[in-house]
Amino acid sequence: MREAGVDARKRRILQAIIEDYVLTALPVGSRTISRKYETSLSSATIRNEMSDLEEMGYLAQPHVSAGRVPSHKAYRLYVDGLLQEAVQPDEEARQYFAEQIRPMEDVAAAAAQAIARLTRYTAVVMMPKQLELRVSCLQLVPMPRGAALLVIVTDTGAIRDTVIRVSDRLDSDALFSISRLLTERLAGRTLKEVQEMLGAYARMNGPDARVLEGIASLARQMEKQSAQDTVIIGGSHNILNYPEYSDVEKARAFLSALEEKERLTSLLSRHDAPFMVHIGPESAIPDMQDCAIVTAGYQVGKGHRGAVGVIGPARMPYAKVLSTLGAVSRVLTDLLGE
Amino acid sequence: MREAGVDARKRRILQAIIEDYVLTALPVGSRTISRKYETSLSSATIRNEMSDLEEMGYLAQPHVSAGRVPSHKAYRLYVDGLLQEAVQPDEEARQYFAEQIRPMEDVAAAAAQAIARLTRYTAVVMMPKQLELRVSCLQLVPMPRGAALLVIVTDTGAIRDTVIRVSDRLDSDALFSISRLLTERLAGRTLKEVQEMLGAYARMNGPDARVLEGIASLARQMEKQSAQDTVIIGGSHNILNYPEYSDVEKARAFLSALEEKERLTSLLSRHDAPFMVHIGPESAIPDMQDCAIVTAGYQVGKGHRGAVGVIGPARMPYAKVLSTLGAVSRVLTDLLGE
DNA sequence: TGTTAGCACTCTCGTTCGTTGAGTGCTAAC
DNA sequence: GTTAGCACTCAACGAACGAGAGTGCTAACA
Repeated sequence: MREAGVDARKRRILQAIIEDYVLTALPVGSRTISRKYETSLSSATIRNEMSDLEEMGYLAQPHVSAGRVPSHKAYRLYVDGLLQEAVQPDEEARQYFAEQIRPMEDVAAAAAQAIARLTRYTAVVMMPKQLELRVSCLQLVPMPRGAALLVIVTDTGAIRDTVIRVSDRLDSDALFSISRLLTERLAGRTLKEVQEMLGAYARMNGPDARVLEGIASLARQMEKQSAQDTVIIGGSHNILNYPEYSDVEKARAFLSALEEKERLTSLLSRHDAPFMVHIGPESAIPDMQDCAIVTAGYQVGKGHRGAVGVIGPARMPYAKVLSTLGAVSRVLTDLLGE
Repeated sequence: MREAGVDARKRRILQAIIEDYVLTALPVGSRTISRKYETSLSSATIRNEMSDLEEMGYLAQPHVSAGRVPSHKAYRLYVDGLLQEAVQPDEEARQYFAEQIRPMEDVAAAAAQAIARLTRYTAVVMMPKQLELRVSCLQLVPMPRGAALLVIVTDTGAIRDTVIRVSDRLDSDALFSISRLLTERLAGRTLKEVQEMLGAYARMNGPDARVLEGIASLARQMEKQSAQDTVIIGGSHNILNYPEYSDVEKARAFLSALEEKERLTSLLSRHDAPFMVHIGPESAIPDMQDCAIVTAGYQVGKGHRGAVGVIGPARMPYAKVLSTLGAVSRVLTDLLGE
């Protein structure tokens, strides 16, 4: 029993099977391959090869008189081949973003929408955590009826705001003075330090306790949000477009799994290559055992890596998806990288 | 042929059928009613009554040997009965909101989430348009690298911001002076007026044209957004919980219909009663012919009415849903009404 | 006159049982 | 090593059929 590896011809046949299956979602028979892809070989020859490929674990048969379906292992081989080549970024995708300055959250949400539209899959965008976020500016904007909008801007350009109550004796000049004072004292400090310092001030400073409390609370919230990778999801119900999920129960399980973002976050946080592809059980997410998760990394700030990706059935046009993601990740790196 | 109206007994039977059907989603037979609801009557009697009710258009039979299913007309009668009584706001729902001051958009989004969770239906929240929005304050907050955050606050407390580029010679004091100047000139003006005035300034004022342009653009965007009713949707895929949508095609059609918000907006904009219920074709939304849309109005500011609601199969526990919506609308009126 | 028991009738649903057709594996010839 | 031929397997489809749920109708009863 010689049992050689996957020679060039087997590889071609396997690729043909995958490509046909990606299009049709139907088991592929030997005749189909012999007529549409390898016209110089007879169906019997293809059958022999397919039999070998099945033994090696690249193909599976739903039942004995059906054609073959690629296994996760087959997709893995196929995708590894694709990743060797340079991924060509998709030009259409590049042009999807208006060239406007927007805060990071908006950009990420826009990217998720764009990816979902372009690929017709569920899109995920991971924004990396930013530890040691430092306050760059802090300002109170007057609002009607004894309220004020508190805005905190960090050195990375992240913005967060909240409405707080203030004494209605404070006019806009007074609010500005407070803002200036606070910015002087707090600029350059990390969010953690800000919280500590405010604790100290609060004891001395009676009347404006509400303001200080508001800042502390916003700083706390901001730190909490930025201290962990966050995931944005777009086009979640694109999954219904695929026959793999024509069973409502499966679709529901998938959508529920999407809502528990921790699993996705931890998967995307380990993103250390330009592209990553998790096929089937590799993602270790139950209810997504028949899915592939394809992601591309992007750069935000110095050394922080985010990721954009799609989730869909393992039967996926990987080349197309990789090129779309490549384009989007490049745009994101341009917009957020500086 | 006497053919009287719906007497009290028919009404009771109809109600029993509806309530049983709401629970089980299965056609209801005469024996079920006679045993579970009207134990003093035999199934034969019930049968006669059901036959009458069918003739009057309140019941339908999927096929001759199945039980009866309530028609839209039946739900209508039932709901009209409910609306006569005072709707008791659901206490659980009241406690769902943290008592935090938040901008209107956040409150609306939170309400949508809450409603979706509480009812397990798709939730909609309509925020009414606000014409003649007047600027109350306008402020530039310094950001790193020659950018600034422009914040516009209106008299109603709406907040919108955008990042703009500014000359990096402008420090925080300079930005504040500009802010004060702009606020002095623009406070009290409508968004439309602001746009016009800025057009005039822009011609005189060379270097800071970018700032003025940024304001004009934000004002334009803000006006556009606030000049139309906007709808927020929550829990869109709750629909998959219901056997009526166990067919993926139907579910997809429903979800697509949800994305076209114009129809929903125009439906919710005509909200002139505390509660409204659109059953089946009454909503005039194709792909929601078998749905009911239940809404409760809430008050925002002086005279502006918003609405919160749910969308789900016509087979719906209307009393429960109305009471939940009643509670949420009351909370919203408290938070936004002032 | 309203209510009820009895009964024949109808129609869905689930099961069984061939039939069909796609696709395979194996063998023998090229 | 390749290919034609052929027997074989099994899902999918449809027809036939019995079971069961629920009805409408009739006739008896209060």
